[in-house]
Amino acid sequence: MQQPATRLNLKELLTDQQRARLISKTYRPGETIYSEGEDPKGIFFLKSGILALTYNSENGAESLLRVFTNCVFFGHRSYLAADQYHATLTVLKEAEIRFLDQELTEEVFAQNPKVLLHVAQTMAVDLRNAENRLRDMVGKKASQRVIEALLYLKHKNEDFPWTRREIGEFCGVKTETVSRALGELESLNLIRREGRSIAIVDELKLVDYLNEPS
Amino acid sequence: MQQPATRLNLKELLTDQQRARLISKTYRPGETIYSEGEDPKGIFFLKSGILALTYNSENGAESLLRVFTNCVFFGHRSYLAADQYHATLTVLKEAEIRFLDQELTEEVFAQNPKVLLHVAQTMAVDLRNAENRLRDMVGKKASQRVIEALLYLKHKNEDFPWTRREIGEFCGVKTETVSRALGELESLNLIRREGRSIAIVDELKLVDYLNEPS
DNA sequence: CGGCTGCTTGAGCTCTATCAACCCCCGTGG
DNA sequence: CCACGGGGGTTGATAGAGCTCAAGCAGCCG
Repeated sequence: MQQPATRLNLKELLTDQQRARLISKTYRPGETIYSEGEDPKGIFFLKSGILALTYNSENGAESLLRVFTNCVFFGHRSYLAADQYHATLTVLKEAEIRFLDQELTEEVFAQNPKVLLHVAQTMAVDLRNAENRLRDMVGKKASQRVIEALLYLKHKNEDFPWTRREIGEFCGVKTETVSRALGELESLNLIRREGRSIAIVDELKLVDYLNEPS
Repeated sequence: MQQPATRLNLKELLTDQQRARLISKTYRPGETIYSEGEDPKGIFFLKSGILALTYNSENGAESLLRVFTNCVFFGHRSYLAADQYHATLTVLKEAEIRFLDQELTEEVFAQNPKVLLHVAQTMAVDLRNAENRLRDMVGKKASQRVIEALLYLKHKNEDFPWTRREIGEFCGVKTETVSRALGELESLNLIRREGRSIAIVDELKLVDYLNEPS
């Protein structure tokens, strides 16, 4: 099985006629694209911007499940599982979206197997990531999970000013604990804090630290 | 999108010629089908038996990631993501397996879109489950997660004698804590312990308990 | 400048891991 | 037949990581 394509382009995946049926929309930061509990009516494609998939529990604890950046499909998980959205998708950075309604989605899945394959490959990677995080929740301590969150978020977008809150919601830790963990990592000279932003001093040492039994 | 098929049958999915190319094998409890770090060479189909996908960390902590029972594909996640297995698959109950080598897998994916679609739907459900567990790791207390583990494992196989160890490895809790949590649940009259086995007294009350903020 | 949101630090508490003892059940071998 | 051993389970005492609550600081924008 070949590597998943790193960059998607709707022009290459859809016919002109299909592309004419796309619904375009631009969302501003803070807006909600879909909410937990709603029924999927199709799938989306993100042309530009940054999105966060989060779960807000009744008691106020939030979880950051996934982040979407340039040129990926999203909303396909619930669509394929034929269940309601299990989390809420909000905009972190102004986003340009294309929506494929159910008819168009079915048509594209049926006519261009590359699309379904790509979506399946995306979920295969996301499932590995989720299960790795699951194992790390018991096996690794907070400061190690903070690093993994940092690496994931920086990988999604190097420049976005990720907050301690977002880091904590991704790795299952309170913001105060993130703050303390960052202090510890800085004292080990693995990262450097400059105002609110976090610079990685030595990525290799950082990854080493993840594998330490301590 | 229609519901994922509840029961698969290779006879309906593969041609006679393709079925002749399947590699059959029977595994006994305790045997390993594949190990973390190996490269996938194709995908598998489970005709009967019970399998556990587990991750064994260097420090001895184990995680139970997924359980497979009758008539499902497995090994497809790593195959589609084109990466190494991220966990180890072992046999809990004698299992009859069919293996599709790479050539056959590619051929089936290309010729019968239902197979890829089914595999994608399976991952869509698994991804939701993994992300729900992720949010519960922070939002819910141990006894609530024990219930979710119980419901998941009983759903996979009602009759299999799941151990406290397996329950704990699924929900990220030590066996002693599982034991104490079961005691608490019994005192609330939600479950009943009979020797080593666990009977659910009232599934509805059990599910209610999951949503309590306490 | 004021105000808001994010960040940091401290003190105390809680939940769960850890360590340890013991029981029960069952299979094995003398 | 009984002694033994091992795995699963339960229960108790203790310690520690991270949460909670609280206060104060820092960066950013009107």
